[in-house]
Amino acid sequence: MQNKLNSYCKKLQANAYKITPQRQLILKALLDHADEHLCAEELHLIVKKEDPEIGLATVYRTLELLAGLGILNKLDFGNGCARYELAEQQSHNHHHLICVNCGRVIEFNDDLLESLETWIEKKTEFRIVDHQLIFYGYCKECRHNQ
Amino acid sequence: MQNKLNSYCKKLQANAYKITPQRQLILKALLDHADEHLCAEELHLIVKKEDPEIGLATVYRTLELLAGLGILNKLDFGNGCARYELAEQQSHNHHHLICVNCGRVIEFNDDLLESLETWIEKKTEFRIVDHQLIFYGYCKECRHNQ
DNA sequence: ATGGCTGCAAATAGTTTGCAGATCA
DNA sequence: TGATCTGCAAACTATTTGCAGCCAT
Repeated sequence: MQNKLNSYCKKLQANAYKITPQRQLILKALLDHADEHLCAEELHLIVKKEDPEIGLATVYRTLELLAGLGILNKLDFGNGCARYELAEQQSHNHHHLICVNCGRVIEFNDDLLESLETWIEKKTEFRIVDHQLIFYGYCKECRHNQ
Repeated sequence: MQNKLNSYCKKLQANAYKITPQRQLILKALLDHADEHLCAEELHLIVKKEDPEIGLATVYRTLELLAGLGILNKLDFGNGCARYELAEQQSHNHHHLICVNCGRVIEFNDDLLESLETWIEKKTEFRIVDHQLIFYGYCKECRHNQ
């Protein structure tokens, strides 16, 4: 927890960014909700509890900064807003199951895609640097409630 | 071409929707650019050449309607706008390679995902109804030009 | 003729930006 | 001290909606 926060701060300093209380609050909130895929507004609500003065624009700027440094992954689940997750916590091959009924996001890991990637790189001469795989469907709970 | 346009119109009528000149223009434009993944504004520019009076809101409403009928797939490549493709033209398992340099979108087909889907459905009791797989990277041309 | 459809303009939602002042290094 | 960072408000972009009139059926 604390050591992760520390390593993120080190990364900021290493890139000549300053460690401000706002940035620390945002990083702490991300660690506290590491399993949640928060969006900017949700994160803003959380950090405002600690510092009501903090502005939404600062949250947006910080998220963009952290994503640029590779600390965060920026995700798009098609709800019309960007969502974020801590990059280090995740393996490269983790994907998302999104319930189209309740919006719940379930994660799973898999390696099948790796062989698919090498096959594509050979076949199309396209150099893959990242991928996003999303499954839409109905989660266990929603299936039972219907 | 003409027969496809016709079958789309049939589908509209079958669902008690009216066949208006605007809707026909939009469908024709989609057929003319079947390989392009147009967004609403690009489509608007195209149809305005035929009918300068046509409004952007009509384009949005028609795209939503056609996607609802299953005539179009609504895609999200993370450029901040929704893109569309004719659904019938595509196999279920077709995916997109997006060049992060030039933005080019390349399509490819594959069936590996099917076995992945059945595995996930067993493992998580999540009922999958759709999926989206996107690879980000550098296309052949951009690799050569750099 | 009538209910759906259209164009327009205004509203909305998420995000970005300009700027004056505050603050970290 | 000085550049970076912040909060606020305004700007922006993609999309949606309300409404008065139009037009397929």
